[in-house]
Amino acid sequence: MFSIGELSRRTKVKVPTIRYYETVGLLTAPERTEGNQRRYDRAGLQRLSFIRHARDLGFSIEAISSLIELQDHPDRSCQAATDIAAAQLSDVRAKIRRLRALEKELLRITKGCDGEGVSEDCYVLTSLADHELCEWEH
Amino acid sequence: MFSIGELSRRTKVKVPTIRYYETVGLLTAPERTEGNQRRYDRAGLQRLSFIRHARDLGFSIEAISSLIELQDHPDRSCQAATDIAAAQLSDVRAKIRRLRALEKELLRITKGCDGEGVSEDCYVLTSLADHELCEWEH
DNA sequence: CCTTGAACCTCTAGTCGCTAGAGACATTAT
DNA sequence: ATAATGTCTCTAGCGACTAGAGGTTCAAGG
Ligand SMILES: [Zn+2]
Ligand SMILES: [Zn+2]
Ligand SMILES: [Zn+2]
Ligand SMILES: [Zn+2]
Repeated sequence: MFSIGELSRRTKVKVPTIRYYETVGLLTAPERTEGNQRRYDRAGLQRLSFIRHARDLGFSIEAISSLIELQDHPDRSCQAATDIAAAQLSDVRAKIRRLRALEKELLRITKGCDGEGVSEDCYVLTSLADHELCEWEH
Repeated sequence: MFSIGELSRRTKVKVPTIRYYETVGLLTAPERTEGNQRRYDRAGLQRLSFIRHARDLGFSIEAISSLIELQDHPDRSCQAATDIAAAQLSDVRAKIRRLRALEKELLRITKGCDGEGVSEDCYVLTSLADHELCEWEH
């Protein structure tokens, strides 16, 4: 049986975050001591590790809820799980595409001024003021 | 003189967002009609376009505040502006690096299961439960 | 056994950048 | 003059936490 602090140390999830996961229903409420403190077992540890891992991979709380629900029913089809993962992948890819476009524009912008001049002539500021200078729509 | 709705149409910034920018000090409060409605001039339009453009490029409100401050003082050194842009660029790059790592793991995970099986044997769920299967730290 | 100090409890509010809604007032077009 | 649309302020909500206040419990040392 682990206290919340020990669980936190083992999973690297902060204590308030663990409590937060409980309030939003990601973690089921664990046993309590006489003095009302949470005590977790190995299952709780595993579940939190799962959550942590999924969060690290960018899954939303809602997605993780569904995944856990599925995990609790080993006989169900896993279609939903693969769907969620595929959606997450395409989400990540969309973000990458957007960020790469931003990177390009920002590179052009930062290259345009060495910071030695005066605000009035600054290419950074002019570029921001005038989207026409941009090579891409964003 | 534009009403807030017309400004919104021209800049593609939603009306409540314009008001929000005013409350947080990004936009200076414009003139009002007798009936207390906002009326913007060309300068207001330009300023909002600048903000919109910078937001599209991912700059934070705080960063944009500094940029605008600089823009209002054409004689100052633009060092701060280039610093902010450079910071934004490296921020974007860091995000891209992270997302690419995620993309790799997610690709591996999604490839591991076609969704035809049962939750118990699902590679998606097992991978999430066990970070050891991952190729990279995240 | 008792005291100390760390860890724990709940609750509220703040973060960021908006977005949505309620209920009232202003403007514009017919 | 009336109706439709636009605008006003204010409050609350989103996601996923994070921070702090003020109080209680636990575990270890004396
Ligand atoms: Zn410059
Ligand atoms: Zn642009
Ligand atoms: Zn599967
Ligand atoms: Zn992993």
